[in-house]
Amino acid sequence: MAGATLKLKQQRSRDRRQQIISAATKLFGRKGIDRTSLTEIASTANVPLSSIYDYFEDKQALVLEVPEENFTALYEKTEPLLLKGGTDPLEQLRITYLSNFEYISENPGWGRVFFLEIWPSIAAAEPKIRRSVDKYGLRYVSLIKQAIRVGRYRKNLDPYVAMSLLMGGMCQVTAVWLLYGRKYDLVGKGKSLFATLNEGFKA
Amino acid sequence: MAGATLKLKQQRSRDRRQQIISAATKLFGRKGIDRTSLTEIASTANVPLSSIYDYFEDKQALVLEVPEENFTALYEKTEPLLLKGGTDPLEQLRITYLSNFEYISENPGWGRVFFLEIWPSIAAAEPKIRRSVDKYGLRYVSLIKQAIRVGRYRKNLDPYVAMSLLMGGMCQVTAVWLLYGRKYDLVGKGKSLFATLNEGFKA
Amino acid sequence: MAGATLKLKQQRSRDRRQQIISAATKLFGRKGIDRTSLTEIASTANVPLSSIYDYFEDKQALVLEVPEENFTALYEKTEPLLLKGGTDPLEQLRITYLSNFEYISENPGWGRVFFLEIWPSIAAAEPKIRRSVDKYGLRYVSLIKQAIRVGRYRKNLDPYVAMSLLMGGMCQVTAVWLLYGRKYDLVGKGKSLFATLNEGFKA
Amino acid sequence: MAGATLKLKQQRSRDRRQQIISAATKLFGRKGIDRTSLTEIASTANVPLSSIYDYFEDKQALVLEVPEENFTALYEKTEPLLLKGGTDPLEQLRITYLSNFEYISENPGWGRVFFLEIWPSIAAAEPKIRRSVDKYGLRYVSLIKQAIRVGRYRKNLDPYVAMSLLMGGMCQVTAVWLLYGRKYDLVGKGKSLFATLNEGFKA
DNA sequence: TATGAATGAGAATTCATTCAT
DNA sequence: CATGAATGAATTCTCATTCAT
Repeated sequence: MAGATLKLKQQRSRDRRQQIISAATKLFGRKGIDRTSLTEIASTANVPLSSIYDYFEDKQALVLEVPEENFTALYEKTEPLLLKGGTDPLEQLRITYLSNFEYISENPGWGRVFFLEIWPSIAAAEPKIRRSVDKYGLRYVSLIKQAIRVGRYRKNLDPYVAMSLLMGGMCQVTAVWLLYGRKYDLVGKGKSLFATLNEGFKA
Repeated sequence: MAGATLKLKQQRSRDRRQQIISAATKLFGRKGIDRTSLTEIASTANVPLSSIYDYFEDKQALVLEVPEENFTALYEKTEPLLLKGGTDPLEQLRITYLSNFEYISENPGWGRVFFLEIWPSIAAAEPKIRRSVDKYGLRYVSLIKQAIRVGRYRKNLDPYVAMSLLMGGMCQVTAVWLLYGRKYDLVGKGKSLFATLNEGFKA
Repeated sequence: MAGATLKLKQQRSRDRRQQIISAATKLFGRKGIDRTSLTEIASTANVPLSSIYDYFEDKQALVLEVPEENFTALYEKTEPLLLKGGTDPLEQLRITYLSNFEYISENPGWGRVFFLEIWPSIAAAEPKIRRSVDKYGLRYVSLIKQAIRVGRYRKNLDPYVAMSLLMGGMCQVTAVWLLYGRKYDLVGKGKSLFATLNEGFKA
Repeated sequence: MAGATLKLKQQRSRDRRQQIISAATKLFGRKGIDRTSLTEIASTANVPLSSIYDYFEDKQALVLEVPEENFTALYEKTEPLLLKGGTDPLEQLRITYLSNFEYISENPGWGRVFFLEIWPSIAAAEPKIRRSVDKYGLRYVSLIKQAIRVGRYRKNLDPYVAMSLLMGGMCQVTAVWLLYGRKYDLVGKGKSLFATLNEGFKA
């Protein structure tokens, strides 16, 4: 009995927390972190302003929570695709890359937050965010190294340069896509990018 | 007499304007646009706060002036190099790209403002900025098209995708360079990027 | 059975109440009443925040409880000493005065609350506190009157002025002692004060 | 011309500053420092809230300014009396002491701030305040020492204890006077205190 | 009686912008 | 043109208190 009530309460808590993060993601993406006030987030999330402080220490803590949440979701989206995709490192790289474009397509708010706010901003200097980002980048580096080792990519390819091109291309194309009002197929652009880079990387 | 006084005044005016833009560039780069107050800019520029309004409509107008100024300086840096560099489109592309890295190396403040503040921010949607950026991007597109036409780059290369990779790579590498404290040679990284991409673009 | 349970509960109640008052005394002394939140008191007392409201009407009520508690303890400390001390009014005055200094020495938290927080604050105007303080002051007045009556203190001594000097001196010396980090022997200072005043009061 | 305007402006500035300090003194005395909000001070001083920040760094700075201001006024009141009062240290002590009671009589707000808020509070630990207070206390100590040297006060009198009794008595009596609604003559009480102590201190 | 969660009413502080001179 | 002074509107954060269970 008590257990059921507790669960219910916990559920409600999680929901509110989620609502706040969603609202923050949306608004940060739309107007930038510094231009988004907690008042706005609260009213978008349909939660009293002061309740935000029940879930997050302060604004900064909320900001840091946003990428964490979304990275988790992105991983959850990518993982099953990778399992089905076989062991070819090029294929794995392709899947990882394109599933990222797909995630952004489906969550343009997050794309904006990440590529226009978090990643290039001072916030990225924050250890918590840096860890997520680095971990994310390392996936690419590791797949590229594999591809080099098995002779699919040329020996003299610098894996960090290669990763920078993948990430930078994605960032650039996403930013333009967002700025121009998402009028075209982002995943298609992603495929083009991958094809071009893949070509340049090959042995 | 009056004419001389007028000129003197105009000179002083230009100087102050310049001082304000410099101060803004420096501070925006250091702490972000939103976290920099006009009061701070004024005191850094050694100009009374309210005088800023003699030169700029409002804060936003000043923000938009910063990239304009620096793009002009970048062009002035690149132009003479291009004239000396012959007519080979690949060479011209290379010169343009690397001179950009050099400019950032020498003006990290500006790099920070542009790549971490202006470009990723909503400001990039501002027509004034968009025009500068687009104009800049078109230089690349046009050189890439030339290279395709003369058979140096492969026929099926999408010039916009190619440009996105050049710009995106630069953005990415610069951002990391700035975030990690500018510990290594940025121009060298630029050379690596260019070499890798150039390889992938070739016929 | 039920009776035993009830008693147990009542015991627990009293304990919690006590814990809350202790925590409040400590924190009020350390940071001041207004700067101490009920949340802090609750967590220091290891009691849920809202349980405080089971024992006290509101924060003000809790504040008023603190001196009450400590006055009781002070009386309990002084009483037996007085019984042993004989009937000489000067001796009784001396014992009462010094046992107060001793109590403060041993409970600097309470000293701080009372002499730096409650007494000087508007709270002293609160009837509840006033009553304790006045009752306390009256002890002195009555002993001083006795001393005058039996010819130990001079006839023209105003007992209220005398009491003010005793209390004021204690307040002053205690405040300085607390502010300067309790670096010296407070009871010793109390003895000096008493000696000086006693001298001045004598017939 | 410009000079006249400047003076006018400076005058206005000083007036506003003064208004703010007056309002603060009054309110701090009436409700305590922590319970007085800047909003209230602003509206009492008839000044927009944000203008307070044109004159004081923050609330704390304003708090610290209050005793400074009033000590200056107290000195200005006492000084001429001392000059007229001759060189007898006992007489000087008497004048200093009583002029303080007079100042409080005339500025009960300040009395409250000082004796119920600043002096016994944590604020007194603030170096800025401590300096004023110590400087003030040292006047007494120095006069007492003189009196001992010239044989008016007994050799074995501890000047610090004596000073504590003077200050403590004043604090006590003032506090009670304030708490009981200033119904009687404070300066008269001061005279009683002084007479009693003086008697006790004599050789 | 006990309590986790929620919240309304402020609090201090900042800052772009205006205006009188 | 220049500028010191002024200010309204917002922002983040705190906290005593309530309430459903």
